[in-house]
Amino acid sequence: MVTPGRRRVTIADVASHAQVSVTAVSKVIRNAYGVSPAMRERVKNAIDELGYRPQVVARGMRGRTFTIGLMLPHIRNPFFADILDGLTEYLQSTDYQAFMIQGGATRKVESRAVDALMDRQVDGIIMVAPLASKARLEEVAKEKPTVVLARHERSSYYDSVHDDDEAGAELVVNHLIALGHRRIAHITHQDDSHARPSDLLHNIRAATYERVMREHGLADEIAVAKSFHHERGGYEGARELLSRSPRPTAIFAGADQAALGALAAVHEAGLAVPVDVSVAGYDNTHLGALPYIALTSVDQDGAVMGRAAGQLLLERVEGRMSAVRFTVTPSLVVRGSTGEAA
Amino acid sequence: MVTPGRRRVTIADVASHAQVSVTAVSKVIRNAYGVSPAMRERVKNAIDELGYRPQVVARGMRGRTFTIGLMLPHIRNPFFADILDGLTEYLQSTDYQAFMIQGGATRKVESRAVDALMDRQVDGIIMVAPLASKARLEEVAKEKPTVVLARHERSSYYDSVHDDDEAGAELVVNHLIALGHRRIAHITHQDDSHARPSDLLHNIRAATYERVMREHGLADEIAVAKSFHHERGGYEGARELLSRSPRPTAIFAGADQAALGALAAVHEAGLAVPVDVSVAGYDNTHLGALPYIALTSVDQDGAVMGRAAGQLLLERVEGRMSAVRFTVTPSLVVRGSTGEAA
DNA sequence: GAGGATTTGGGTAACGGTATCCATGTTTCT
DNA sequence: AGAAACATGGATACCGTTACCCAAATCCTC
Repeated sequence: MVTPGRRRVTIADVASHAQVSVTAVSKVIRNAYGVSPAMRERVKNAIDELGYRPQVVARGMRGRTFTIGLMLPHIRNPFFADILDGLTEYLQSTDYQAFMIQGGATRKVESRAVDALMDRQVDGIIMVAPLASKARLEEVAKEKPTVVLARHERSSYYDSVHDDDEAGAELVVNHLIALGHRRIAHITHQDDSHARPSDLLHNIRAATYERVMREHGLADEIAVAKSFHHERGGYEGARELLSRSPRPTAIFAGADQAALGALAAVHEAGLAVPVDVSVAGYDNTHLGALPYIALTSVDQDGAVMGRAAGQLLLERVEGRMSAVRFTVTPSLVVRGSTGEAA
Repeated sequence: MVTPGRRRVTIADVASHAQVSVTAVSKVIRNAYGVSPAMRERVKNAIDELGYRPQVVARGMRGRTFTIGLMLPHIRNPFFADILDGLTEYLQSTDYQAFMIQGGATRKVESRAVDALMDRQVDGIIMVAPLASKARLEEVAKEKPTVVLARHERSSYYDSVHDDDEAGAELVVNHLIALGHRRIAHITHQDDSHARPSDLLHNIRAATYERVMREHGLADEIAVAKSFHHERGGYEGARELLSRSPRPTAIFAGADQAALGALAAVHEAGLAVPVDVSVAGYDNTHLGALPYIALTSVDQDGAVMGRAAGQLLLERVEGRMSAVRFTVTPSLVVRGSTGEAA
C-alpha cells in the first residue's frame, strides 16, 4: 500500500532488503555481466517484494532514459494515429516508451517542443512532418538520434521515412484523367516551413499534379488553391475553386482532411459527388472509408511507417551512424467520390 | 554551432564563463532570492552566450521537472484534440510542458503508461477517461498531483473535470422524443474498466437514456446495443439495431465517433437520414459539423475542459490538497441528422 | 560607533542511479 | 602444484542540478 507522500523505493532499499550491494542490484536491472543466477533471483525477488521501479531521471544522468520523443504537428489527423499505433506496437517488445509532443503550426512552437524533448534527455527523436529547416533538423540529429517522417530531403545525419508522394499524386491525377476529367483542380497546403519547398510532401504532390496535367496536354487547366490540409482549409479551397468559371469537374485535395472539407463545399454549392464534381484525397484515413463519404484516396501505410521509424531510431540509439531512407509505395483506393466526367 | 557529440553546456560552464559560482547561476535560473540585479544580468548574458538550457533530468533529481503527463486513451477522437489544445494554450503562459502518452484499450497497457509517467518524475498527471479503478487512481494521486477527466466519482485525492453527461444525454433523448420518436435506440460502449460502472460517462449516458425513456412511458421501446465508441463500433451497433423488427426510428449514439459509424450502417441499409432514421451523437466534433454529415450532437467544450485541467493540476503542484470538481454544462446542437419521426 | 539585521555570494551535500575499477574466490591448464 | 584465466560481488566517483548552509559586506538603529 502506498501511503501519502511516502518516499519512493530506491535501488538502495532493494539492496539492503536483499542484503547485497547497490552494484549488484544495478547489474541485475541493466542485465549486465557479472551476476550469478542465484544473485539475479535474489535481487529480482527483492525488487518484486518492494515494488521497485527505477527512476528514469536518475538513470538519465548517466545512461539512457528509455524514452523516445515523438513530435506530431497536431493530433487531429487520423493518419498520425496510424503512425503512432505502428510505433507503439513496435516499441512494445522493447524497453522504450514513446512520448508525444505537439509541434503546432509554427516553427517557433515546434522548435520549443523539440527543445523540450532534448532537455528531457530522450534517447531519440522522431519528427513527423516538421517545419524546421534541414539545417535545424541536422542540428538536432547531431545531438540525438533522429528519424524524420514525411520529408524528402536526404541527410547523412538522420534517417528518413516517407511515402513516394510523387507516385501517389500521379496515381490520383492519372485516375481522374482516365475517367475523362480535364478540369482537374488541386488543393494544396501553405506552410510556415523553412525547408526547401521541394522537400515537403504537399509541394511534391502539387508539383506532380502540375507535371502530370502538363504531360497530358492539360497545362491550361491547371488550377491550384493554396489553402491548408485541414477541413476548413479544404472547404475554403474548394469554395474558391468551385467559384471559378468554368468550374472544375474534379478536385484532388492533397490530404483527406482537406478532401472532407472539399466535399462540404461541393455539397453546399448544391452539386453532387461524383456526378457534378469528383473529389479525391490522400492518406486513406478511416473516415474516407465510411460509405456515405466513400472517398477515393491514396493509401500509404501509416502503421508500417511508424514501425519503421521506431526500428530505425533504435538502431541509431544502438550506435548506427549511417543514414537510412525508408520509402513506402502508395496505392490508389478508388471509391465512390470519383466518377466519369460529366 | 553544435559539433557532433559535443557535451551539452552545463550550469558549471555558465558559472565559469560568467566568473561566478554555480550557486549563483542556479539562483538566477530558479528566480530564487539572493542575487543582485547586476549578478542576474551577468548570469543571463552568460546563459545566452553559451545557449545554456537546464537539463531537466538533473533538475528532476532534486526538484521539479516542469513536465506534466497527459494520458489519452488514444488520439483518434478529435474531441481529445480539443482538450489538448485547451491544455497547451493554458500551459503556454507557464514553465510547464505537456507530454502525451497513449493509454490504449486495456487496463494493463494504461497502467504501464501511467507508470512510465511516474517513473519519469512528471510533476503532475492528467488522465483522460482512464479505465483504472478508483483505488488505482487514488494510489497514483497519492504519489503525484493528479487530475482526472471524464470520470464522475468524487475523490478527495484528485481533481475531476467532466461534463454533466446526464444533462447531455437528457437533451438528446428529449429532443428525439419531441420530434415524435418512440423507438429510440442507443449505442453504448463496453469497456475494460474497473471503475464503478456508474462513474463512467458512457454508462451515465446509457442509464440516462433508459431513465428518460421510462419517464416518457417508453420503457418497452428501450433498445441498447452494447458496442464501442468508435466508428466500427457504431457501425456494428447500428447494424444490429436496424436488424431488429420493428426497427428504431432514431439512434442515439453515445459518441460522435460511433454516430459516424451508425450513419454508415443506416446508409448501407438503404435508409435515409433523417427521413427513415434519425441519428444523434455526443461530443460535437468538427466532423459532425460538415454539412453532408450534419450530425445532431451534444457540445461539451473540450478546450475549456483542457484548460481547467491544466489550471487545477498546477494548483495542486503548487500545494493545494483539497479536491476540486469542475463540471461543464453541455448544450444540444441540432443539425440535419435528426428530424420528425416518420 | 557598536550591535544587529539584511543583503549578497558561494561551498557543498544530497538526489538515485550507472559504470569503472578492484578484490576475492574458483576453475582450468600445464 | 602453481599460474593464469575467469566468475562474482562490491566500493565509489560521477552525472547536473537544487537548496541548505555559512561568511562577508553593507546598512540601519539607537
